[in-house]
Order: sequence, then structure tokens, then C-alpha cells
Amino acid sequence: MGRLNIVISNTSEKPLYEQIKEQIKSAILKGELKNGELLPSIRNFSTDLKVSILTIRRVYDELEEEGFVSSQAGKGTFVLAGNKDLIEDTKRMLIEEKMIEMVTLSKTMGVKIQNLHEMLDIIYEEV
Amino acid sequence: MGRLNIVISNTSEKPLYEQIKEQIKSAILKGELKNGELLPSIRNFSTDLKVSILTIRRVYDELEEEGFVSSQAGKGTFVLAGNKDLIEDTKRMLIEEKMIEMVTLSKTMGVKIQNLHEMLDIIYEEV
Amino acid sequence: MGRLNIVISNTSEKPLYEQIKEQIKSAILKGELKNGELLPSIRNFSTDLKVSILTIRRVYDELEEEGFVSSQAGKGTFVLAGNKDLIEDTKRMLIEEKMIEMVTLSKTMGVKIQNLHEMLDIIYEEV
Amino acid sequence: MGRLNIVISNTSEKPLYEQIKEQIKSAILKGELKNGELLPSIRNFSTDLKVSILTIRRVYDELEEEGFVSSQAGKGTFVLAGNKDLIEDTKRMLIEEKMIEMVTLSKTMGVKIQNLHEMLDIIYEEV
DNA sequence: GTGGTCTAGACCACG
DNA sequence: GTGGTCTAGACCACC
Repeated sequence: MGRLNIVISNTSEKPLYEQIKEQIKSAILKGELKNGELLPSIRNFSTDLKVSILTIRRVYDELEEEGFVSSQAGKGTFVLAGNKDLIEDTKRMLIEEKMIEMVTLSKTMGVKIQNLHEMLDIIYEEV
Repeated sequence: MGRLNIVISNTSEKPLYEQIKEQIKSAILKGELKNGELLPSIRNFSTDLKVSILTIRRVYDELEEEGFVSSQAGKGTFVLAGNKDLIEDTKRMLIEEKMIEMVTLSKTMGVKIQNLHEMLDIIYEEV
Repeated sequence: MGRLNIVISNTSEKPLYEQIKEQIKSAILKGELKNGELLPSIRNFSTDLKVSILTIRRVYDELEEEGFVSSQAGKGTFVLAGNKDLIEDTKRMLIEEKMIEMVTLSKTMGVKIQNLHEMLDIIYEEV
Repeated sequence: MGRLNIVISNTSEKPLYEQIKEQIKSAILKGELKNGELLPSIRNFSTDLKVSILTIRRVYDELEEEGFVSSQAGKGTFVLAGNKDLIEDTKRMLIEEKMIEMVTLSKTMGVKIQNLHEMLDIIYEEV
């Protein structure tokens, strides 16, 4: 399968299942995980990541609900990256969401659009 | 005192104390609450907002810890907006934080800086 | 609260969480549970129904996801029946779904529409 | 033999054996498979459909149990469509089952019989 | 008190 | 082997 490096932070305030879920989703969106690829079995994955089976199950359940994977009893859990629209829409949606938060905050504080463009250039270089 | 309209949403997933705290902080950053202004007493405030006294106490405690207000026994809780650096730094920090999140996400998805500038203009108009 | 009689069948092939979920949803759709009503706490409910806490949690989680209830830490789980469109759409959708299954089956077996109308009248009287 | 086009969906949530079984049963009920016809051998069938021999064995076993086929060691598996009553009863039973589900649901939601007749006409046209 | 998250097991149907 | 469901506990933040 494609590379799948999951990093779990115990100090993060985010739930484990959400951290794992986001990283898998991100790997699909970035194209690192391709259509039809088999994800690790629930048991193996939970052993590798040292988390409960239920945590991984929740990850797979929610990813399936959102249309990114398909789980089949007796077979495993597969990546569904065939739906290009879903992939692209999700990308744009995620970015827009963050940008709206930032712009809303900026406006309430009286920050001008020019300053934001400048900040954007600087930050895009740095990160 | 300056304008201080607190809106509490029971359907929000954010804790009550955080909603209240953010709105007070925002009012200070926007300059609606000026240096030295007296905030409502814990008792009055909790009555007005129909929340527990403990909730307001937590709000004031955390705001004091962050340096935005000062509580003095027997006198009340005052706004500390005199420290211009704190105010400006806090503004920039909050915005930068959001922008870094967004840019990081965009880069992992291969979105170009031009597209972000375009999105920024559009969203700045809309929100 | 409104009446909330949950009947669990251990012999049903349906998962427990689905049986419970459907009965709550049905009670909301029938108007037996009104907007704003407080559902039993997860702990009490699981004790009453003699099922695991996790099972009830899953019920509430999915009902929240579908927009029928709202859970708030420290407060409880409330009925959201205010959205009339959601309620009516859900009703029609559920019935349509079943009817499409039936009609599809009937057509593949060469059953005429007249026969279906007759069966419908008979069954509507009986059940 | 009569026409026997089996379509297997890997994304369906239904077990493979059930998908295959239903399609054979449906072909018998529709008259596409006639009395006495020889079904493919377990070995050939499993090769054609690219499924396990165990899966086909289960299909034939259950169909035999329900009286739709007869397996004879050394000869093969034959369609039993001679029993007209079984065929017709099965048809009506399957449809009735679905219709009862739908009507029960409709009644609990206060839907009138007229509306059901109207929906029936519309759906019969569309599907 | 409440829900939100997590663990460490288990049994089942399916392939 | 796989995922689907379920149990019986636990700790946390919030109110």
C-alpha cells in the first residue's frame, strides 16, 4: 500500500480517533493513498498504533460514512478515491472553512485586507 | 461601561465559560471595552446571563491569568487594555495562528499561493 | 417527558442500537416526543434497557448526526423537533424507500399495478 | 439453460451468497429458469463468478432448503419450479412482507390511504 | 449530575 | 483471516 505514517500526540486536545481519521483523510486527499488500496485491518492497526480496537473502528466507521473508504466484512477496508468531485470539494471546503474563520476574526479586529495578503505571503514562505 | 453584549448559544459545542470569555476578550481587542472599565460583578453577571457563578468566576480567573483584566477584592474586575503591545500582539497572534493552519493545509494539498490570494479576496468580501 | 416505551427484541436480526434508535426517531416523527424534551441520561437509559452504555451512546451519537437530538455535556440530550422540514422529509423518505423496494420487486415478478392497489387496501385495513 | 446473468456488487453491504441466491430465486420466480433446468456445477459457477466454492455451496444449500432447487449427488442441481403454489405463494409473500412494512410505517406517521395510492401510482411509473 | 473519550476484552457472520 | 456488534468497566471536562 501507499505510505501511511500516522503520528499520534497524546498531549493534543484532539481525540485520538480524530487525529488518526484526519491523517488518513489527508493521505487520501494528497493522493498518497490511491483508489482501491487496502487499509490495515482493525486489529493490526490498533496493535501498531497502540490504541483500542474501538478507536480504529470509529475511525473507519466515520471515514466510511463520509465516503472515503468502504469496509467489507471478511475482506477489509478499502480506499475510495475514485470520486474526484468528493476529493476536490473536500479539499476546497476544508481550506475555505479555515480561511473564513481567519477572515471573520480579522474583520472584527479591524485588520485590512492588504495586511492579510502580506501576512499570507510571509506565512506561505515560512511553513 | 462600554458595550458588552454577550450572546450564549446552548447549541454550540463550545463550553459556556469559553464563549463568554472569548466575547469579552474580543470586546477588549476591538476597543469596545476600554482600559480601566469595570466589568459586571460575578453575582450580577451570572444572574444576567443565567449561568452559574462558578462559570463567571472561571471566565474572570482565566482573563486575569492572560493579563486582560485585574480583579481586586472588594472593588471588582477591571479591564487592562493599557498594554498596547499585549493587545496588538494578541490580535496578530490569533490571526497568524488561523492563517498558519490554513496555509499548512493548503500546501499539503498542493494549492498554489495565487489561488489562496483569490480565495482571500472573495471571502473577505462575503463574510 | 413524553411517553417513551422502548421494546428490545433479542431475537431480531437488527442491532440493538438500531432498534432503539428507530423507536426514538419514530417517537419524534409521530410527535410523541416534542421539541426540547430531555431524553434519559445515557447511564439511566442503559440501566433501564439493560444494555451497555456504549450502545445508548451510539444511539444518541447517530441521532445527533442526523439532526434529531442535541447532546450537551453536563446538561443532557434534547429532542430537536423544531425543524418541520426535516421531520416531514424524513417521513416521506422512509415511506418512499419501502414503497420503491416493494414496487421494484413487484415489477420484476410481473405483478400489475391493479393488484398492488387491491393488496394495499386489504393490508391497510388489517395492520 | 435459461438466462442466468448474475451481477455481484462488491460495494453492496449484502453478503455475496445472499446476492447470488436472490438473483437465482428471482430468475425462478420470473420464470426465466424453468422446471427441471440444470444449474451450473458448484465448481464451474464459483470459477465464473470468481467467488469461493463455499459461497456457491451455501447458495445451493439454502435454495434447496427453501424448495427451489434439488441437488442430486453425481447429477447436479436442478430447478424445482413445478410447484406452482410455491412459486405464487413466494411471490405474494415477498411483496406482502414489504407492503406490510411500508403500511405499518405509514400508519404510525398518520399518512392516509389515499396518499399511499397516489404515491404508488407515481412510483410504479418511475421505477 | 451530564456527555465525550478510551480501554480491554468478547461473540458473531462472512470469506 | 476480516469487519459488525456488544459488554463492563474507566477517566475527563463541564455544569
